[in-house]
Amino acid sequence: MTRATEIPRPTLSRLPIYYRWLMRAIDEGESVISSQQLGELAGIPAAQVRKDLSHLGELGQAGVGYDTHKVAAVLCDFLGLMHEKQAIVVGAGNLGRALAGYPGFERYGLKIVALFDNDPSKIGRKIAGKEVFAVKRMADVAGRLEVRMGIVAVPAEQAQTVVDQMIDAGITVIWNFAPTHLQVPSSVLLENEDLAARLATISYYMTRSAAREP
Amino acid sequence: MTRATEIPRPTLSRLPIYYRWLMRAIDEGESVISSQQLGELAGIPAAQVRKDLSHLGELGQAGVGYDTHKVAAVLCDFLGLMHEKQAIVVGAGNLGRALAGYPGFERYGLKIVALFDNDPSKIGRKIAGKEVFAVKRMADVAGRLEVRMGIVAVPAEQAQTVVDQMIDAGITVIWNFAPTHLQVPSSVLLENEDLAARLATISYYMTRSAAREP
DNA sequence: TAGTATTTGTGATAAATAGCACAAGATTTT
DNA sequence: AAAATCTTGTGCTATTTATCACAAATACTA
Repeated sequence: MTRATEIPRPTLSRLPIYYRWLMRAIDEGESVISSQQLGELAGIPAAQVRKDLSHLGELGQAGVGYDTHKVAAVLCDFLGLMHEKQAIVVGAGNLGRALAGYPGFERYGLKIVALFDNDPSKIGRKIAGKEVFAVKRMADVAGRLEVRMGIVAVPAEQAQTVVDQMIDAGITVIWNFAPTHLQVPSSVLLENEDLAARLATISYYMTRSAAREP
Repeated sequence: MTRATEIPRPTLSRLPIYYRWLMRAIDEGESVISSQQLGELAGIPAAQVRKDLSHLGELGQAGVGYDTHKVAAVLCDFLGLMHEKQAIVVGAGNLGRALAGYPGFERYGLKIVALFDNDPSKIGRKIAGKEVFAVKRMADVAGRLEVRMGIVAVPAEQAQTVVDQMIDAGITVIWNFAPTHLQVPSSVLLENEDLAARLATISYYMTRSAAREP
């Protein structure tokens, strides 16, 4: 009995990349792919690819490679991509709009069902086909639609308030784009996407490489 | 002589977070902060805070804490945040617009000077105060403005082409939001921001936690 | 002043992650 | 059918990162 021990975080973050390249390989009619090939496409060493995939079971065949359809199906199942996941976006500014219209999400089973904002000029309008509601209606709307996921796209100052409201509305998974640290109960999954912080690290490298070149 | 060995990646990614909270502490008139306090704000263990900051020198004072202004200044310098960094955004869709108007960037010294797109209906318009040019004018415009950084906000299929053009235009730092693996010469710094992949890992946790709850 | 409470910086240890290298399975070639 | 070539899965090792725990420095208290 292979006790399915917790999968390493870095492995988990690479799985979607494998999945994407497998889908492309399938589109091109490939039925088999080696860890070497997949690794080259994804920019990841072959040994790493094999070790990552080995967490999902013995998917490959020595001397042959991996069956693209089989591995894609396992990944799809493992990552839960076929389940439709409803989400709301709070904050209908530029970022909120971009997220609401991001085409990559639907392919991964994420459906943004509504946006929320406090700006009266935005309420009632539609963005990417989704209606914008007043923030105070969050519990009502999100509760009725049984939304589990909330995307925070408001300024840092308002983020904690919004998150508290999300939790009241029954949301258990929060994807935070506001550049701040949020307090949530341990039962809530919080993932932070901090673009400004990311930029700052890039700035570090830019400064260094500028120093190297004349 | 303390040979400044390469700073660990994870440490580097936490520094901007410290910086942000230090700025807030300064705004509130705090002149000293302990690793304990800073850690609580940032959601990072105090020992980690101390070890991270120790890479920048002996900034604190035992029994006292860290001088907020001093550490903020060191971080600002170390991360190169005071240098103005010019950047272009290629792709004037929702994401490109969101990035062009993202308020967090200017505070970190990033100035988006122009956008590029192939859609004639977008060319010549202004987005967040910045003009949209035809993609073929990239080398011309970016070269003249001495832009070093390019932000890729086009669909995956077009990303490699765009990146090649960026490199021709003299760009050496590329921040890629397209969900694909890009080929660049080793002299170019490439940072990937893969929202769809991020979503897929969140999907994994959503599926798992759904199974736990009735 | 002596004692207590804080707090840093870091050596040492632990944990997590990556990379190597090879036995064993599969296919192709001669 | 034997040899050569691929390719996987994984035990082992190396590297990276996080955590612990404590000496040394400072501040506060009585």
